[in-house]
Amino acid sequence: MPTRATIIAAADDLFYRQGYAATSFADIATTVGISRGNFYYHFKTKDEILDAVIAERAARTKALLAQWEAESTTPAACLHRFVDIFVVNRAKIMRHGCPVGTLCAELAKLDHAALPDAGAIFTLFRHWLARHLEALGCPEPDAQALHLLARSQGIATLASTFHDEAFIDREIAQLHALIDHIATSPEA
Amino acid sequence: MPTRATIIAAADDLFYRQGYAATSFADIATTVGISRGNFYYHFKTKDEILDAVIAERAARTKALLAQWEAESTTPAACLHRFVDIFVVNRAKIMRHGCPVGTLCAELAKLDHAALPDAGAIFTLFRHWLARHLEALGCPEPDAQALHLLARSQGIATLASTFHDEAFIDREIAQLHALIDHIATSPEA
DNA sequence: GTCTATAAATAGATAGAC
DNA sequence: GTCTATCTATTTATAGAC
Repeated sequence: MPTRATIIAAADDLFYRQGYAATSFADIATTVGISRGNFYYHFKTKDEILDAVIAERAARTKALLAQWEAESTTPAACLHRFVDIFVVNRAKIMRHGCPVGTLCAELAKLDHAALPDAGAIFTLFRHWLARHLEALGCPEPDAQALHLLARSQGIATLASTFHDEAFIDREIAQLHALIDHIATSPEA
Repeated sequence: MPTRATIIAAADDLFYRQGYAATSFADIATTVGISRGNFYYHFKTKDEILDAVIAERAARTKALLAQWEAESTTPAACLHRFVDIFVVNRAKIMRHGCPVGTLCAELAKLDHAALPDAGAIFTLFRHWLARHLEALGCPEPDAQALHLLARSQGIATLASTFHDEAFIDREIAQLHALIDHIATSPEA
């Protein structure tokens, strides 16, 4: 892997696990195994790395959503697949929260110029969810998409605070039931 | 106000608005209008201030919950009062998220020893909500309390990312409706 | 592209005068 | 209790050799 991509991958991981403010250039350089001097050849400022990390995450999200869609046979199956994030990434979410939600929360506090770009990753999920909700006949697909996103964020936040597996199981079951309900009687 | 209390108040506000990692001793000292040297007379480490801030927030939370309870005539009214946080603190939440949720999220990432103490503020809400849900005859008061907390956290996270007032209004209305539904048919 | 060396600024922390 | 002065480590950033 070229150095630039390695740096982005390391920064991506460290920003997720430690947060943006708490991660220094030295942290990243040490993780990658290069000198700080070399580091500055690739990225001049911390903001530049952040932009690259956000772009990388957005690209991965697009690919993931396309994959979910390709592997699902119905709109409802797509929505269930979204909820299954908590099954696949449970351990990470319990330790570090949602990568998108925690980054946006931090950037909002820092009044950081990159907040809209980070929020755009949420928007990818939002539009993807809304598209499948609309396919189900949901009368307010965008509002319902935001609702599902909010529910997921709430679960992630409490999961990383309390580490309560039973709570996560209950909430996931509720989200699956909600999706089933929408699929069955979408006009409700 | 004594200097110590002034420092705690300033740190409380800065931790909320900027985050813990992004706030330096110099930031706090400048805000209070004292020298860094004086600062260290009152607090030896950053962790000590954090502990004091968390203790202060916990005390304020207890007082707030007691006040809500004193001003409400029914358990349902108490629960509605909780949801009204979003009416009272809407502007702040849209800019900086929930003070409890964002602090816990950051401390979880930092693997910080104070995470349980910060989480205990969530627990104050949790037990308070569960008590009033139980009074309504809710069969799983603690699970329902966590559910309400999670819903609130999700709203706060998306609110600080998207700044979408209509979204907040919809979600608040849903929470009020949910509480009404529990109050009307608690066994459901 | 990568390194070492180094600079300048900031952060956390202490000592001692007043 | 508060200040100035000082110290050390870290962080961000640059210059120049290889």
